[in-house]
Amino acid sequence: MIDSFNQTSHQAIEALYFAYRAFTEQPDLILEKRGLNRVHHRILYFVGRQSEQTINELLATLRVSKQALNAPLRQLIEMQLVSIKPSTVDKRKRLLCLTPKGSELERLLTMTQIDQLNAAFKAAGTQSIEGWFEVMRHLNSGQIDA
Amino acid sequence: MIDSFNQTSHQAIEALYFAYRAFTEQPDLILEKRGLNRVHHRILYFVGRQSEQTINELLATLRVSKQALNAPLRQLIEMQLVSIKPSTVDKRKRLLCLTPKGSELERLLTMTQIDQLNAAFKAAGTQSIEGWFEVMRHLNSGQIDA
DNA sequence: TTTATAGGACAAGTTACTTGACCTATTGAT
DNA sequence: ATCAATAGGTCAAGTAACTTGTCCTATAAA
Repeated sequence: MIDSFNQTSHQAIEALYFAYRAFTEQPDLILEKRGLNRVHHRILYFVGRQSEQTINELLATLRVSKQALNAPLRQLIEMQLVSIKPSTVDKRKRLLCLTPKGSELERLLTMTQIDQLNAAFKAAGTQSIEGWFEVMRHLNSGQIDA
Repeated sequence: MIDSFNQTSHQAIEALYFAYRAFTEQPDLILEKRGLNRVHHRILYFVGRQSEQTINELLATLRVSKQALNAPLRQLIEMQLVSIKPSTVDKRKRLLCLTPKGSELERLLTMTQIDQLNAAFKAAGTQSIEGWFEVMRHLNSGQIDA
């Protein structure tokens, strides 16, 4: 039967859809209170992971247009959550860092996600975690990502 | 170290983010050619999973406002991809179904995702698949979903 | 008969995006 | 020294997708 063949895939599709939605729900609530949105979290997150990142690197990671990044990034800089300074080796490039306040907000946002993950990981057990990462790794290996 | 503690979580966060993005990329390309978007796929998908669904059931699953659903759903009905007919038991309720054309498009869209999943599942192996589902199940058990 | 439910539709405003163009610094190549 | 390429910033106009609020019809249930 085609349907029984696809049922596992449909479960997986729905699992991903609902998980992703649940995953962004909490941070989005926090962001909303400050007039920020998902893009702001992404900026904070990736700048947090790699400090002294250039604008172009961030654009490539997020795969958005320069204009789409401009407004939210400027907001974060004005709110003193992200700092920007010219590179000393190439003064055209501007390096992004989180300020202490930005780092604090990033942790607040991301920690809700880490908590969710850790709860699921703990409940599922070591072996399941390994399997989860193995599948995710293959799911992502088809692309060229940052 | 806090960072080494969080590293696994960060890997998981990024895995989910990139996987979800890769997951919607292909269908979105197909949708774009027909002037449709992600919401149209979601409608087609969930109506496909449960035929004779009411508008309110679909709203609850997608968690969007009535007004946000109205336009894309109407489009799909006008394009004869979704059929709508009053319930015989309660004539206020209108039941949604995929037309043959709608079913065909839904398969085309969803199949790209199933292919991606199957490739990852096959490469990862049975044990990893079970682990993946176990983690996803726990990740989703914190919520009340359709 | 009244109230609640299911759904449809319209208006006005907002947000987040798009493409396109144009601008300044700075760097690298000739 | 000059000129093209790169990194980045910004403005404009248009669009897509949403929001809240309101009002409407039909049907069902109390």
